[in-house]
Amino acid sequence: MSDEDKINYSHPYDRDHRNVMGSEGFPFSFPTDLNFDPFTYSHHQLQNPTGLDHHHSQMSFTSFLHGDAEYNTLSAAFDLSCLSSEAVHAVNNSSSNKNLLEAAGTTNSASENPPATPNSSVSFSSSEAVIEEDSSSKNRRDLQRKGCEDGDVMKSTKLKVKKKGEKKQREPRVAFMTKSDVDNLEDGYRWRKYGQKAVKNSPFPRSYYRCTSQKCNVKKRIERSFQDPSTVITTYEGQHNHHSPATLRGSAAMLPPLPFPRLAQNFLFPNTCPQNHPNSSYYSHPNISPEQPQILPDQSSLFPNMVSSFLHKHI
DNA sequence: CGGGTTTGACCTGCGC
DNA sequence: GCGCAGGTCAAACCCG
Repeated sequence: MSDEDKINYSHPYDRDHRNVMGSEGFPFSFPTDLNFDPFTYSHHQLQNPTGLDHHHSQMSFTSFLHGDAEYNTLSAAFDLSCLSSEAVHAVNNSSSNKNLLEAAGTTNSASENPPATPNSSVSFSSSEAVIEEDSSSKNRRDLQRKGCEDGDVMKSTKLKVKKKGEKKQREPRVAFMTKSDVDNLEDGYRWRKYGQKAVKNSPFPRSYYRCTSQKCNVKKRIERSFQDPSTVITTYEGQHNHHSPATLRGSAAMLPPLPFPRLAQNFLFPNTCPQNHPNSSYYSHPNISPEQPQILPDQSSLFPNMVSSFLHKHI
């Protein structure tokens, strides 16, 4: 993983809430119980950190994604707020980002500059400008496929990219885990599958989806956890530039387009990751033992831009 | 027939 | 430079 692939912890809704949340500190309140174990923590407790009625755990994934129901309540309950995009960029230069992206990529090299949220299923994002690179790459590919054998053109194109030092950037990513038998959870948007790849060390393939809306570059990857097959790991990349088709006629239609699913009550919070997950840095940190608290002491300083992936309990 | 899925090939970046 | 793994493309195929 290169420095290009820096990634930041960010809240799934950072862009949507850029006006709500500043960049000052991590706003996300974890359960104060340091021994918090998402797998033993009762569902009701998770659902009711502030005494919210747990019947909402039945809310649909879609409705929750679009922020109806008690999102506001929940965000308040967990003191959720979001990052400004500026903040995201700022963090891109931090030394800890390398591993974050590795985590997002489910690669396995979290040894130095560990993610700030060891053992947490965190949301990852990176703000690399992948567009330029992608387009040039595509151009090269197009040239190739059109039978253009002009090596100079190819070379110059490549040189141009490298010469300019334009680092490949990716859209902010947010990953979250969902307990579900269904891989592709309904999130209100329409997706077109464009690829599937076998994942190393996992019997489950990873599927690649792209938003079907024109000019919307949002992508998502869906894979199932090897260690916990009931858990689906969904990674969103990019931000929708349109409203969700599913909400156009609903009350949520008035909401701004969301880049990522909103936090739902029935999402478990970070630190919910299985230990020693084969996909590694998504969840684990080598310096943190399972016995250790999975919540670092000073989140506000350690997670200035972080949010997590959430474990969604389908009941 | 249009839109989505499948799947093999290809590209890219990284580590050794 | 090479091999590996992730990511993407696009032709072929499927389905309503």
